[in-house]
Amino acid sequence: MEPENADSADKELSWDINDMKLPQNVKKTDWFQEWPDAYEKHIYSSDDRNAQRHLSSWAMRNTNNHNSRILKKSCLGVVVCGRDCSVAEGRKVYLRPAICDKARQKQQRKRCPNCDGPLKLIPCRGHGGFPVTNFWRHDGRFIFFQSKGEHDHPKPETKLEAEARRAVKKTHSASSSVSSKLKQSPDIKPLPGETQSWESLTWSFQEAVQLPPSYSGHVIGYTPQQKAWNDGSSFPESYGLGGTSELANLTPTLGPPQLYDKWDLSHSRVSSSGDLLQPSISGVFSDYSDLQTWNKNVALGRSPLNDNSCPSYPFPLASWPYDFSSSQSSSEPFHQPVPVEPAAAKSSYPPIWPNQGGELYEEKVPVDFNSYHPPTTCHSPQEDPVLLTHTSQPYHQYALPGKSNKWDFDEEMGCLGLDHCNNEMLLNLCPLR
DNA sequence: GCCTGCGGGTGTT
DNA sequence: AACACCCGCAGGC
Repeated sequence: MEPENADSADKELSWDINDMKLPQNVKKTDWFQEWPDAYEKHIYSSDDRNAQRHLSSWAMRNTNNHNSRILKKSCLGVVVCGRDCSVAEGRKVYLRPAICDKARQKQQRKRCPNCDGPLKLIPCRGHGGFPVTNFWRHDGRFIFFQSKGEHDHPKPETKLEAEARRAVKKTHSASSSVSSKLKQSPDIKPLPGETQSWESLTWSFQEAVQLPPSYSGHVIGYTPQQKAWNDGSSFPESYGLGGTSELANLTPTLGPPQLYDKWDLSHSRVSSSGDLLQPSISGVFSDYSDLQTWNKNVALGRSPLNDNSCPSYPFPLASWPYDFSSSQSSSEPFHQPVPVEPAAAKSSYPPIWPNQGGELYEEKVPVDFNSYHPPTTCHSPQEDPVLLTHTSQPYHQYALPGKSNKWDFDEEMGCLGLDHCNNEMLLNLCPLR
């Protein structure tokens, strides 16, 4: 799989998911995109298991479009702590909204694993005030994907992370039960925290992770169209590539491993119709692909030249040992321009919040982020125009949709890069034995 | 229990 | 007509 040249890429992008006939002369298919954002189109091989399953790391739920040929999904957003609590280093809680309506309602009744505060669903409003939608269509030997809208919220846990968290929680509950029965035995000593809740274990781990020396939060001022709410927890990394774990056995596989050897070369084109470029952006980036390229890199929190570096991570509750047999790849263009600080577009965008009626999103004004003051350790893109591109260290940054925006992010510090380097530490801390 | 896909149905624009 | 969204159902894990 090689990068497309521009001409063939353009040709293959000249389709819409609603077209009667979709191109069948596709020469190159895309690597599966874990975090499709913006107005992307991708053509996957019908053999791509992730595509077959219509997977996304965004929490997408099925939406009935009364068209059996085109599967439509809409984004559920992200579940955050209603108190906007932080753990060490300002990491935030970004849980994956349950897809099932009932499960989601149940989820919202639960408490923040960090501060026991209420959880709050931040709905996605990235598509004209409505959730971002993804469309899937199987046609011939290909699976066509099209996304509409740009996510205006942080990335939630991935599906596997959420599943792993449940599995761990379940396992821990069981082990706690067992350990309580066996606690008289001198041979079986619980690890520190083993008698605590699973959440506290997780947080203990999170807090135990040392930030890399170069860690710093970055405030990136630009519009939601340009936003990168958080890092890219791209599969091979966030799923524990390089780590080993018993926990991996608890997680389902997302796909075959055959693509992993290609991951760090990630040559998939990031395609876009480009026709929805906002005027406020156009003066900043020479074209949409530049913008998107930059977006992607920023979102991924890494340099395209060191894709195999540690990613940043949006406070995963379970950002560890995954079965990385998945073929997920956060494929990015290989040649990236050094991003230009798009601060000019920063304030031109209206506030996304308050919420306009998101499900179970009760507070009209979610969290007062206006009081946020960047930590002194955080330098702005103006200070560091290279942003994340010249470091292999995981860290995290956020966009500032606008000064008036309620998501005036303190989340910009909201992610600690948890990577496979830390997985073993987690494993050592994890009571699962 | 939850995810996923399907499809009937309703309300809005 | 297009779209968002609610709901229930069924299959699968």
